[in-house]
Amino acid sequence: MGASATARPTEGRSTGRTRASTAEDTALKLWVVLARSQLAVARHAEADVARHGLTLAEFAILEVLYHRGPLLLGEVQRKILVSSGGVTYLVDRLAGKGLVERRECTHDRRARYAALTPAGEKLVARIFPEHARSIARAVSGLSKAEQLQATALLRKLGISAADLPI
Amino acid sequence: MGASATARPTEGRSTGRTRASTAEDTALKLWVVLARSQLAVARHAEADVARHGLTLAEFAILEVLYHRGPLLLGEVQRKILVSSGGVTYLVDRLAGKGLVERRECTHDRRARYAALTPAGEKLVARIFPEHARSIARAVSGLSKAEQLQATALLRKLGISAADLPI
DNA sequence: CTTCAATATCTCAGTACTGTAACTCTCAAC
DNA sequence: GTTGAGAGTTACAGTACTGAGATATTGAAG
Repeated sequence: MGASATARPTEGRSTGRTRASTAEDTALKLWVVLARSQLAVARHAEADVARHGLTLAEFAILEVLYHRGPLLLGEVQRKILVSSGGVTYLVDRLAGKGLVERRECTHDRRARYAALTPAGEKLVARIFPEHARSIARAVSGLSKAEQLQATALLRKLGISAADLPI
Repeated sequence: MGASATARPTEGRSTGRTRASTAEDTALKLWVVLARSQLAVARHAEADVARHGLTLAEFAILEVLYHRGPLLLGEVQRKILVSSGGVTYLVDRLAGKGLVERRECTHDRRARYAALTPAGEKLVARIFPEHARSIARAVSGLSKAEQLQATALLRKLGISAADLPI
């Protein structure tokens, strides 16, 4: 989480009343508001799925299986961005709730599918629309045009940051 | 985490080749890219502070104390957005490393300050510039103008989402 | 066939927190 | 002075993961 507004290095010419901010200043401010806004929206999303006894990661698995159909566990992992151990843990929990089941992969016996059970399918069909409305409310401080603009910028940012080696 | 692109409800007139997306579609896409881009940048920030044996939350405390001076624990909590228990835990850890110390508040004996020790001050002075460069690199996929634009949008989003009751 | 690097999943100890409840202290009202 | 609501901090149990290593399987090369 976030650096707050930073101390200004006193370098540079004081050419005018305001000083141009450095590349680092600009970047840090972006990072702070990115983290804060993500957290603020996440709290709404979490509260919504928590009403059904789910975490955001669990819901993300249900949702991706609902919209894409059965997926290999490794594919699920890449879609929802958790660790390999995390997928095992989450699918175990969802299986324990009767919402997801593992299926064998006939072509590769190392691999296994995760798939929604009928109960899981029914649950997602019921709660997904509510969840979508809840998210829409959480981001309603931005107009639709602003949301589209923010989406374009964040998509570009996310792709480039993910591509940079750590 | 993130909903993927959603199944389209087949309602509405098919007036043209492309259909206008619903408010929920737009919101969900924003939420997905917000979560993903935050995670992607956070991985860089985490890796940077991990080189010094710190978590992001620990670093955030060091940084805020460095730039604002001693702060009441409750103020720290509000700045870095963790739970009250989290502040106690984090300050305990930083105190164990000799970077932060608690000080009594003479005016209110319920409250206590957190303040950097000389060692903590020295550490932040050393690693903060590196950290800033590391963040600048992580967000360098966006031009400076785009970063400023994204910052303005996310600030607005964060404030409105935080103000909405959960 | 054998070997072996690569891939897919699982196991499990460890971590960084959160949330609830308890404790201490303050301050305003009576 | 006493009472009580409430603020500030802490203790502790619980949670949702991560990361490293173990296990199983594949497929390509020799």
